[in-house]
Amino acid sequence: MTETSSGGTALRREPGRPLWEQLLEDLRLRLDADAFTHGFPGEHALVEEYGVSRHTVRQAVKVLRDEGLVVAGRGRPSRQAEPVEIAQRLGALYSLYESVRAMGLDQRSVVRSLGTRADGVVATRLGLEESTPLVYLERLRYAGDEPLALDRVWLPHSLAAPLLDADFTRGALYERYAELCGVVLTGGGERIQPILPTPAEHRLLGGSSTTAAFSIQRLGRAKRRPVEWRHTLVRGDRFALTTDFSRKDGYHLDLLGAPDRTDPRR
Amino acid sequence: MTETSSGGTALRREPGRPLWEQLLEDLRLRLDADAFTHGFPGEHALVEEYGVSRHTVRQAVKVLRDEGLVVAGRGRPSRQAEPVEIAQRLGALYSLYESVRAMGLDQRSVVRSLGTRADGVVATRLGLEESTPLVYLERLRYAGDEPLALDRVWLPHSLAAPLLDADFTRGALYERYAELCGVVLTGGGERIQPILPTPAEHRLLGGSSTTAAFSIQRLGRAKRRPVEWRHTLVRGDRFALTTDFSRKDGYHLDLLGAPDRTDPRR
DNA sequence: CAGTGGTCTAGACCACCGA
DNA sequence: CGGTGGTCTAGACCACTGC
Repeated sequence: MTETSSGGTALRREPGRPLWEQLLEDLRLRLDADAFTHGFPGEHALVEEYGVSRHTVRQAVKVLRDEGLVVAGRGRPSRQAEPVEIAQRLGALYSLYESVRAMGLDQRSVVRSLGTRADGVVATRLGLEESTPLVYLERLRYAGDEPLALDRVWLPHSLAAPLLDADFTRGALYERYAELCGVVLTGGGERIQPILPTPAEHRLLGGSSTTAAFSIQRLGRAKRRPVEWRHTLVRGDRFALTTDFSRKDGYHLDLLGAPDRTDPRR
Repeated sequence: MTETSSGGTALRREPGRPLWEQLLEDLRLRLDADAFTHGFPGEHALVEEYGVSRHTVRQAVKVLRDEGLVVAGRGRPSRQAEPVEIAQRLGALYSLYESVRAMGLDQRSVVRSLGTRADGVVATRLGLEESTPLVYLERLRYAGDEPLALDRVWLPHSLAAPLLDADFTRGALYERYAELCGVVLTGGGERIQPILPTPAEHRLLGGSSTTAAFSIQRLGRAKRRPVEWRHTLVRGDRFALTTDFSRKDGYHLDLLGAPDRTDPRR
């Protein structure tokens, strides 16, 4: 058993370490290696391939499905999910985009800067040499006629050079990053802090000089490799992170309807 | 089968509707009716009581555990979770408390105000008449020797009067609210915005006059009824909301180790 | 020690989907 | 139709907890 062709590593039955965990780990490795471009194996196939019971297979695959890496449904064979959706659908930036869209407002950007530069600090955050050239994109995002956010993105020049001629007045950096450069986000993280924008930033964003802002710093990864550093400033007087304890979907960055600072929903 | 004493409704085997879903529904009814105050039944007990397989039982119970309504662990019998924990375990305030605890710092508060007052705006948010008397508690929370947060709470006087003599220098408003008043939070919501504290608030919290803060507004409910309005200011230079896209547990309010403003984790 | 939940097996039938 | 995932059974052994 456990001896098959396709590429699954043999599972050693150690006590203390669940079998399904080893199976999960192995599947992750194969996903990272793009071994399933022609379709993710079915559950019965995995049962045979690894020589474990179906229950064990389902326990491992469930984790991947919960993470959105694999999609499956009754009747249809399992497929590997498009990685784009994963990273794009997460984080405060996406919920910002979504909440504005939900209000029916037009979203566009004014490109304030697009070019190549070196930045030692950002390069280090991306795990690159300090002198590594980076593509820098600075946009002021609007919803309707109002400025919403100041968005600054640094990308490795070696990957993102084709973006230097692209048009960014209408959203979706990630789409172009994928189309033109073949870079697809699969992970990363965010950090949000409250800050007081500089006078220059205040002039761009609008609002009074004592209006604070969300500072959202985001590191994007493609296959564990950092491919994006982003620093976005969002007006604090028109947006809020909200959550309802009875649901479990965490915080959303929502556009505030009326100019009040009152009630958590429901 | 399926005929037992304790109170479980018989499960009808309809096709199309999963058995575990019916079981879950029945368990929820019994939870709502406080039928498990002397301990939640073990899995094997449920197998016998409902006449289904253990797998089916686990599938139903898993949902309750994910929701935090039931706690279980290897070796120990299952217990119904204290409802307090549910609401307390959620939201930025709890993750603030947890992250400070994780750093091994002592958490205490200085009570700046505790008394009865009327506040039309807050009363309205609590769904009360404007003139309704409220218990007002204002505390400055410390971690170690550093001020962390300024915490202001309004509670309906009709419920919270016994708290007027309580000692709040050491955390856990909710514990006392439950002990002394029989009020246990079961739901609610939060809203987080970045703000610039007033000079008076700055003096309390410390930090420079241009340091922004998280403004956390929280409405707490017990059985749908609003029982708490809270407004907390958290220093923005020492805390951040962070998340990792590869996990799904949403944002956490974390104490920043070093005074840097750099990388989203991993 | 006995009882708990965690893991795992080897089956089975079904609802659903695409060809 | 055949193959998929969804559900369910009736067992089993183990690790851990508390007495």
